[in-house]
Amino acid sequence: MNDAETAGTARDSLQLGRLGDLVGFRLRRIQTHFGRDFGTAMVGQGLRSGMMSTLALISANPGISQSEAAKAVLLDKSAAVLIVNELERRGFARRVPAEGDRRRHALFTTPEGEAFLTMLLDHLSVIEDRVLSRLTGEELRVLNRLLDRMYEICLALE
Amino acid sequence: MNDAETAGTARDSLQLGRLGDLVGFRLRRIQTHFGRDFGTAMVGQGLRSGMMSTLALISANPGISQSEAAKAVLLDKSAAVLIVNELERRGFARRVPAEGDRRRHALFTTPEGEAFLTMLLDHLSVIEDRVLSRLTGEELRVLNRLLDRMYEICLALE
DNA sequence: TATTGTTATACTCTATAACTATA
DNA sequence: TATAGTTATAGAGTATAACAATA
Repeated sequence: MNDAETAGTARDSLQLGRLGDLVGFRLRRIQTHFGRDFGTAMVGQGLRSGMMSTLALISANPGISQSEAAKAVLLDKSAAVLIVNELERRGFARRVPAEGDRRRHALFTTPEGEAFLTMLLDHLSVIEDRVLSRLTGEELRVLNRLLDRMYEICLALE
Repeated sequence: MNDAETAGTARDSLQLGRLGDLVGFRLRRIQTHFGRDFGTAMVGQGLRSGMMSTLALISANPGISQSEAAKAVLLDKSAAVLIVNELERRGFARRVPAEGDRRRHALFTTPEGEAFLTMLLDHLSVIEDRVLSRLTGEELRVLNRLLDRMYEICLALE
């Protein structure tokens, strides 16, 4: 039990209050945990945030432009420049002049990039599975379906 | 249909590839949408990120210490100092010397803080409801239950 | 006129380290 | 020795604005 009258006394349990009504808060605190685990796991890999998702997006959509990639990972196009610079510098992706539109760069992964991406995704899967393996397969399907629905609704509202 | 052979051509739909297997990615993109909506809605309110959750936590746990609050909202104690400074400067919260431990500050909201918090939470609810109202009540309950389970598992793994 | 990519830049968020006063 | 709070600071992440080349 917690005695709110005793100012500053250490308490055994915290109340979330109205914060607990917000789905956004629930999303954020889980994601913070995932992100920290990933960050500490990737120390020394020189990994920029957004680099992995951009690389994965290029891998799944060969020839995609920077602007398209930026939009898909919810970044500004100027941020995408820095990320693609880094991907190119490390030999994980290439910029190729786009056919038919000389403003565009078509983006492609390299074999090294694919190998790096596989390593990253495997690492992330292990981290996520520490949590997700405690859910049943059916719970996981329901969760993913609900999250996808929510994202589609977000897009439709724009 | 998308023709991956035509480098740099605008495409009608994007593939997520292996990125779509990650729950963390799904969480992040929804949360980014929620966060942006909130950010644009709060322009001019001078709202720091973390300020609302800290204020809500103080409201729900009167007399909580800074370190406890920081831990609950997943921030470093040094970050909490800045947030509480701002809350105090704007008259939304007070630091009170804790009874029995002169190192601690017990934190309390002011009536102005409560009013501000109510306004913020109402605003956030409206934003979330634009998305969540498309889910059934049962779906929403399932979602919240799964997210809570996941967070508890995260905590248990630490 | 609008768009792609780029640069420069500034701001926010967060963590680390060192310090103080207390315990 | 350890903890609560503080300060200073540095890094990462992101957005904005202005620009060149092209559409």
